[in-house]
Amino acid sequence: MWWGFLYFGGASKSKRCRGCCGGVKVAVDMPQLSSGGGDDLGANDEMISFKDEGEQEEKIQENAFTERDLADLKSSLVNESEISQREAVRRGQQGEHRVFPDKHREHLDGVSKQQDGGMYKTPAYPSYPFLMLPDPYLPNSSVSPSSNKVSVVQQSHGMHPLTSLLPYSNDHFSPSPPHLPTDMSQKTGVHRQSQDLSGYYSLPPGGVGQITPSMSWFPHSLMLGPSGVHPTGIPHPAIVPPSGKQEHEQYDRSMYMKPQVEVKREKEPKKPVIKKPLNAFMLYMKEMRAKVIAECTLKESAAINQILGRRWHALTREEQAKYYELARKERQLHMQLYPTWSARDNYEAGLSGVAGEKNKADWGKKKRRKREKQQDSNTDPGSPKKCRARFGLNQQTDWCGPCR
DNA sequence: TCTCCTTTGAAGATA
DNA sequence: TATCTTCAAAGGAGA
Repeated sequence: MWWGFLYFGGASKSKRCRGCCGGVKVAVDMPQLSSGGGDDLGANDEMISFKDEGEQEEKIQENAFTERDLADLKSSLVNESEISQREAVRRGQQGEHRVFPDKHREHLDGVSKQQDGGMYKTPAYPSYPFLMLPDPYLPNSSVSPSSNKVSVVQQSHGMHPLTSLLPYSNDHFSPSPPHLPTDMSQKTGVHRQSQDLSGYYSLPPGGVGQITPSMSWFPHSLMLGPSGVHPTGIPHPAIVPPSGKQEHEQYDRSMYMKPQVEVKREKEPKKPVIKKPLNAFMLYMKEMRAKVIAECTLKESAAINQILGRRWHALTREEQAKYYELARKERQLHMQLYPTWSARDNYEAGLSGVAGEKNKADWGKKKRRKREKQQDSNTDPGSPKKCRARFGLNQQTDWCGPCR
């Protein structure tokens, strides 16, 4: 059972009171195996969440145990290697952009070896986008500069749907880049396991030393210019300009070649932003969004995401496990390629430098606004409160009306 | 043009 | 340590 090796990335620490609070987050203890199953808050949370969701309810009820099990699994199967990698990296961060200790590299090598010979020996998801030759390199496939929507639809062409999931994927590369090994341009769907993990990543200058030898098949991508753009002009999909959303369509060679209108902006040095790796649900969303849009003729992402959230919970543990595994790999790869990156970097993305002052102010405003909003909702007697977090499940009599 | 909405999960911040 | 907050994607809606 391949998923027996899965790492589920640790326990989620907060949940939303979806059923009654309209998205207000409430604290939930993720059930732990060690708890002996006594703490069912997480499971209850799920049950509550879908109580009013009609047709889904039955299925959710049926899946209650499996979801609980999954949550247990997620929280308990901690991949120590991943954690230790991060910690090792963190410990070594004092000297940024330095060559990492051999020990760390050995560790990463160990990870790769483990992947090659261990859990990835029989890959649960052979078509994981990092691990295979993307279809765009095939004659009949197109590197669609368009968004993932298209590529998701393309899944019927023999490409695994998840091939298109990752933002660091082929979307941003020209067909058959000349620097790609020839075999990569010819082997259809041949995944190269973890040794190819870096195929769609680039390394920051300081990260070059950490890349495992096995990942060196795509050496060009390991050299990033100061703006995060590969010297060849191929931008890195995980690196985006500090402002604005990541627009995959714009990841072509002219990504940073601004039109004249933006000459003024260009004067301000922009620090490239390395995006967070996608979590399991995000990967799932990327895959299923197009399907939901087609089925429901919905366009609003908020509504679509609600549907996707329900469907996510309706998935079987095995189905979810696929995405957890993908997310785990992505985190791992991200960590290897950006060892000095921290999620915190994006809390105040682009705040450094001259252009950062405005962003800093904006970020402060945004934060303040959010806080105020929350305060408003708390002071408003009619608004939903975080009753569950405040009083707990056992004291629902103390909950306010909406939460109850 | 910018922000919000809406979802889950991961990770950092805070109490 | 527990809880809270932010950010990942997406794109329409509204300010």
